[in-house]
Amino acid sequence: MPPTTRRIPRPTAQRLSLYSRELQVLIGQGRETLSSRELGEKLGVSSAQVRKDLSWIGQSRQTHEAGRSGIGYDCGALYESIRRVVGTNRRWATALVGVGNIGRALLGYGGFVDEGFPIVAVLDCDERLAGKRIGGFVVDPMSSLRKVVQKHHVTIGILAVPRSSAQIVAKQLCDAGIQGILNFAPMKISVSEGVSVANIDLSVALEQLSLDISLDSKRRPSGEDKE
Amino acid sequence: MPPTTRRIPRPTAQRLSLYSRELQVLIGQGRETLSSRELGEKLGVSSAQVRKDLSWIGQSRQTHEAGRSGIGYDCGALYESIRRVVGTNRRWATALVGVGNIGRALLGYGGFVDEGFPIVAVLDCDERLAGKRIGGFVVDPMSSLRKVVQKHHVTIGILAVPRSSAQIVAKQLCDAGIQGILNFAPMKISVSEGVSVANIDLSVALEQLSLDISLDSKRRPSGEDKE
DNA sequence: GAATGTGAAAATATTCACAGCG
DNA sequence: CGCTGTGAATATTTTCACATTC
Repeated sequence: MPPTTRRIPRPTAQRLSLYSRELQVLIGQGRETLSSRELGEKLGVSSAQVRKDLSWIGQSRQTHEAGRSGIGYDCGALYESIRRVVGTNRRWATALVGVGNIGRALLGYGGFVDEGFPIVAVLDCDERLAGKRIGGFVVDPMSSLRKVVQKHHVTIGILAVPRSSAQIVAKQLCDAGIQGILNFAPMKISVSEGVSVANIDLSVALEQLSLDISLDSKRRPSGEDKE
Repeated sequence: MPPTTRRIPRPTAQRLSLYSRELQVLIGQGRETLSSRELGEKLGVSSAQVRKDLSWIGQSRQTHEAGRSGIGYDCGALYESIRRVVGTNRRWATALVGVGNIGRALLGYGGFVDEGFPIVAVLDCDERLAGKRIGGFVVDPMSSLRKVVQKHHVTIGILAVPRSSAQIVAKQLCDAGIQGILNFAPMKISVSEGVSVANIDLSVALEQLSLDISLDSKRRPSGEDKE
């Protein structure tokens, strides 16, 4: 492996999030140490995969504070190491755009705050909603986006608008200086250089199920198969 | 390539969903044919990737009904071919479990029906909600799950309950004979053999952004880089 | 003995590049 | 020509297996 180069692979990054969440739960239960085997079992990942993934954070691990042969990982130290790498040790202010069904659900959800991604402002394209109170927030008009982003140091925009306005709003978010977009609209959005996008795509997920089920039933007209 | 063997790769399957959605839009606009290059551009995928992906549905393509050299693909024929493979040419009845914030948003969303995944029943673990009317549905108690699944031929369960009850409900869904679960709970759920799971995981998506942004800013203390 | 960390091997996925069709 | 379909070449990701540490 090149000494310090290469970026963390996408699949690894996703699993790091899962590890971090699992560790949070275990730490809450008072757990002190944990082996790669056990962590992997809880998440359906091989122990080798867990260790390989964790080797990516090794660079930033000061010394051997986390993994110890024969014992496993120190939950607290590992948790902190992962958070430092993933960036969840700091706070990411988010702005929600769109107070339709999804938007409102996200406002009620609350999990965002706990995870370090507090929603600090809510906006909507419909000017008539401006000033209205929804889920504890006063809705701002899109015209004040730039101001809001600067004032609250918003780094992430949550795009919860219909497909028809998604690309326009995405552009506005980029222009306002946002650095990442969580996109709930069922389409690919184009963004400025340097802006990251993560998609939450219900139909892709549902169709994944559709395909898996179709293949499964095709593969087993009656009994079971595989190991 | 082995004549007819091997399963459709996960990444390919996901992209097939995207292609299918894009085609639906284009067909709605009256578009007749489409090249792999153009389809790819719209989705941020290389043309070679598109063609390779489509080669997976070739097996089930009767003749050369879709792609034609020099012309491109016939939108309608390709759309239908993909749907046949992904399984979206048939209807998948779903049952929603959990009428909290997410559950309610999904009920209001409506997109499910259009996509061929109608919600036909709504349940909740809280017995006090049974009989209540929410979003046009009368909430059923979990005790009637099996009956509901059989009566409406439900194949997919939508798991929109808190982490604390997710695994229990997942088991109940499996026992009731469901074939797939769309899991919104922030954890891995274990299911019976033959049951498929697709996860919608907000915190993984957010943390992806967190990591991408961290790396981006680390990589460019000021100016821009890359092509 | 139990577990990590990691090169080397295997499996998967993407890109290249070109023959061949319309 | 423009564009598909696809083997061959690359690149990426996962798994193996084992030396090493506690």
